[in-house]
Amino acid sequence: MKWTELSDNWCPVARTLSIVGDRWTLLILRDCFLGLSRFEQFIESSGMTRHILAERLKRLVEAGILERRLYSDGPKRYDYVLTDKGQELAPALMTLKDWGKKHMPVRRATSA
Amino acid sequence: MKWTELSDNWCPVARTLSIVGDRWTLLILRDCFLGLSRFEQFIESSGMTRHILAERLKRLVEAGILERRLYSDGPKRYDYVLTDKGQELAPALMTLKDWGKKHMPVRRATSA
DNA sequence: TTGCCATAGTTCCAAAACGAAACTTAGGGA
DNA sequence: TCCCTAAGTTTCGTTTTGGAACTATGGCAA
Repeated sequence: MKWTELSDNWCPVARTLSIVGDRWTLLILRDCFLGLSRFEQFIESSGMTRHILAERLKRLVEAGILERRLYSDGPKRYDYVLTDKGQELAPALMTLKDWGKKHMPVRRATSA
Repeated sequence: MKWTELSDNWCPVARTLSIVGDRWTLLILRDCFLGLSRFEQFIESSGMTRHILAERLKRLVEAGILERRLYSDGPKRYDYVLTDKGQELAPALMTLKDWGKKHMPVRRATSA
C-alpha cells in the first residue's frame, strides 16, 4: 500500500499523517509557528533543499494548512502563513517538542 | 541536508522527528497503542510492506521506543511492546488523532 | 518421517522520492 | 549595464519505497 492512500483511512491518525507525516513537513510548520513565512527563511532554518520545500509548500497550500500570500507586487513575491486549520496543529507540535526535550538530549551542537 | 542529521538539531521538534517523522513510524506506534504487538498484526493493520516494517521496528528498538521481546521459545518468535519512553508519545498520537477527526473527514471507505 | 502450516523476517528489483547544485524569472538599484 | 534579491524549477545521481517472492524454524497431523 502506498503512503498517499492513507488519506482515506478509517483512522484519523493515519489521515493526518497522510499530510504531515513525511520527512520535513512538520518542520516547515514548526518554522511557521516560529514566525517564519518566506521561502528563503524556511530554507535557512530547516536545512531542507529548495526542491523539496517547494513541493511541500504546494501540498500544504492544497491541504488548506498554509495560505500562499502575495506580499510584494513589483517582483511578485509570495509568502506562506498558517490558516486556522494549520494553527490547530499547534498542540501536535507542542507534544512533539515536549517529548524531544525529555527524551532526545542533544549530543553535540550543529549549525542549523 | 539529510533528514537523519536532524537527531542533533537544536530544536526538540526536529530531534523527535528524526525518529518518528518518517512515512510509517507513527502508524506502527498507533498500532502499539491499540494493543498490537506482532509483526503480522502490524502488517495487516497498517498496510505497509514487510520490508519497511522490519526496518522501522529495528530503528524503534534502537531508539528505545519499542522493546523486542521473545514471546515463544520453540520457534523463536518476537513481538514488540512500548517502553516507558514509547508510552510517552501517547499525547502526540492523541493530538494527531484529534486534528484528523476535525480536519480530515473520510471521503470513501477503504479496506485497511 | 514426511509434508504442510504459522510467523518473523530477508532478498530482489523496478519505481518513486530525495539531495545537491545549477539554472530561471522578474524586477531593483548602483 | 551589471549585479543583487527572492522564489522557485530543472537536472541528475543516490537513496528509499513498494510489491512480491523467498528463507528459517519449529509445531503438528497424517
